[in-house]
Amino acid sequence: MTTRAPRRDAVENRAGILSAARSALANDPHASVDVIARSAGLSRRTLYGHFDDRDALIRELISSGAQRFNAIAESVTDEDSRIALARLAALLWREAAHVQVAAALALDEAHVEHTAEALAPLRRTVAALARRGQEDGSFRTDLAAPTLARLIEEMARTVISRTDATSSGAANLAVRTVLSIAGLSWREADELLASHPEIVAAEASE
Amino acid sequence: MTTRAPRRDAVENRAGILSAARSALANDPHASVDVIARSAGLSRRTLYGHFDDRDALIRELISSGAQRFNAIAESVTDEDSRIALARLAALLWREAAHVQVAAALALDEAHVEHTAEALAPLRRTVAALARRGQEDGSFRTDLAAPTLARLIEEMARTVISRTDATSSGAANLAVRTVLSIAGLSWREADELLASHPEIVAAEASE
DNA sequence: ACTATCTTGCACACTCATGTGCACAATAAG
DNA sequence: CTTATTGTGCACATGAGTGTGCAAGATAGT
Repeated sequence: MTTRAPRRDAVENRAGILSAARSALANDPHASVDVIARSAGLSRRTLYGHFDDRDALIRELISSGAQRFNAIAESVTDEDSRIALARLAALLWREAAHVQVAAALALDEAHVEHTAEALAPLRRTVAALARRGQEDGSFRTDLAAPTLARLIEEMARTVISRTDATSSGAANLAVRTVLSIAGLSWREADELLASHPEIVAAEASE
Repeated sequence: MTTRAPRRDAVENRAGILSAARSALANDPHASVDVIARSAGLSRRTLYGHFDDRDALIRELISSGAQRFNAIAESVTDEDSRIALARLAALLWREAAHVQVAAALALDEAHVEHTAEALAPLRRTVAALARRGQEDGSFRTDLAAPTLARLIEEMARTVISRTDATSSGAANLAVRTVLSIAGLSWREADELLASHPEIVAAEASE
């Protein structure tokens, strides 16, 4: 009856499955349970020992990812809404591995609901940011604030999921794209990033 | 041996299937043959009388769509590259029904190859336009021309496939988004469209 | 060493989708 | 009206994926 502590390799394997699922599902949201398990170096049967369901696995992936994003969203407190937007994009980019799954799964009809719910805080932040940016004259006002917020979300999702995350200028591309959508000209975005070099920190990796 | 002319209802049904497939696949690229056939008012078995394969159906959809897009691409001859880009986006938008399938299928691993091949002329046009726009100082130069071209493609695809095509301001949104990505500030885009009202012709429909 | 905890392979039942064969009913063209 | 053409329902084979039961083997913790 004295329940022994869970074995170490078990929790490692569980984490391995989540990691494998992350890569596999980012490429193909319909990746089979077998593919995921194999790419984690385990058998399909074992995966079912760790997760009740294919769905349970995916839900955990979404939830843990969303938690990170929402934390990031709260951490951005810049006065200047343009800076805030740029920083938000840059920070999210660093979580690329997690974001890519979320971005891919967000389109999957089966999980839109859960994803939307989990990402609600982040979405609220973006919406508030869009409104504030319009009020202080930083962002475009030819579109209604909710429309602009949604556009920013969609474009960010696209650039993140359709870009090779390992390429050097990728983070830069993401930030500049979002600023463009917000209404800035490319020169304005360029100046902004030049005067705040910490946002797109030079990443040593080639 | 005297082969009779094909019956009229047969060709109508064939067209009906293509049309139904267009709507169904735009929403869900994995829509089953049965769903497509039923939504065309026919039985699954009948569909297989018109198309050898699920693949054959999809390939025909892509090919016929691509033909339209490529024709549009050739029809845009404006001197001003900003105008050319805006007009291209607006014209493509009118083909929304066809574009949405292509946009959705373009992501499907099984058909990327064929889609890319079929849309090569359109892609060439965009690439040339990006280069020209950079040379005459209209478009951003903080990104390499091929990168910019790809970004324009991806963003156009996103805004097209993730927007309710029936909403009134949709075409406007598509055009403005593309111009923003090209590097224009929202005010520049606004002025540009104001001075060329024919591009986003007022669509009477509410 | 002992043992509870994992992992594995295999068989099985189930679902969903594809593609085909065939007989029969409907119908447009002549 | 006659008939070739087309549509339909059903059965069937196939394949891929999911989820479970079970017995046997491997292994980390104590």
